[in-house]
Amino acid sequence: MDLTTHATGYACINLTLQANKVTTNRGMIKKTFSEKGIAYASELALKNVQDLLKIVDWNLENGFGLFRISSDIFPWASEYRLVDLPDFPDIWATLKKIGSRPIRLTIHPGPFNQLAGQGKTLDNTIKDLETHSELFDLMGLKPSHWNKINIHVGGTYGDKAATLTRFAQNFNLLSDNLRARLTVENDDRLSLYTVTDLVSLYERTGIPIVFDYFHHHLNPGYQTEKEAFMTAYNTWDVRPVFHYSDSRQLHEDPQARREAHADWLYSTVNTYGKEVDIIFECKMKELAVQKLIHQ
DNA sequence: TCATGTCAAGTCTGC
DNA sequence: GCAGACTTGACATGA
Repeated sequence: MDLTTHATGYACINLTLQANKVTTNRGMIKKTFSEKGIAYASELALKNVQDLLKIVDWNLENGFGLFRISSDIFPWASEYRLVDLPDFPDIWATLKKIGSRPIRLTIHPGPFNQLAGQGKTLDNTIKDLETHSELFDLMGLKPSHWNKINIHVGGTYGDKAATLTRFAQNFNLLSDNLRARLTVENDDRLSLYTVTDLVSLYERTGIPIVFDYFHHHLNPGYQTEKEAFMTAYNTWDVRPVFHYSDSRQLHEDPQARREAHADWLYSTVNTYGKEVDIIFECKMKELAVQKLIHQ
């Protein structure tokens, strides 16, 4: 490992603890939510949050200074306010404990968020993103890119430039705390957004760019890895969080889609002499990171 | 307990 | 035209 990389982390699931039923992904299908409602959502959310505390503490005991929280902690969060959950006092108390731990927490809302969207799509996006920001508020986390809420720009609607302009306009509809936390990530598909594409958004909004190494290799635009890394690095006002994964097609299964992540990690990460925190995205989660570091 | 079919949201890709 | 994928499989049902 490049020792200038400051903290390492992984996304959403801890396989070691999951084997003991410790998970933050309890949820339910629509039918169950319509039958059992917010009371059951609250029950699951409390369990999810309590297990998040266990995962965070496991991370600290095992040298992980960074962790991506799952977006599935609050089932059907679009349908209620967090403060209305019957177990809210217990949930909040647990969240405050989590927020007080010396670990860098981030989150990555799903692909349904289309900040450049319109109408109901945009309304739903704002609600979802604000709920993520509220989660960090409840943890007592100061609004900044240190605890990033990272999304992709989303679709292009057939016109990247016009879509980025709309994204920048809609960014102004968000709360101060959310705007202080939001970051954007480069995409893996050729039709979507490269680091260079995102620079124009940064120049208009100040939104930092999360550099995803693997996505860059699949969709480099005209920049080398080092150029794209530095371009993204220079958009940050705190130590950046970048994403790393290896190719499944290259390392594990020639038949795999080119965008598929490998289960494990195979390469060291070049951080070009800069201090960067890395989230490793791989199916084998913390086990893959431990294996990489100890090899 | 276990196998299996099913599952909110938006957009794009590949079959 | 539709399933699959996306940062992460988990839930519900019936045997």
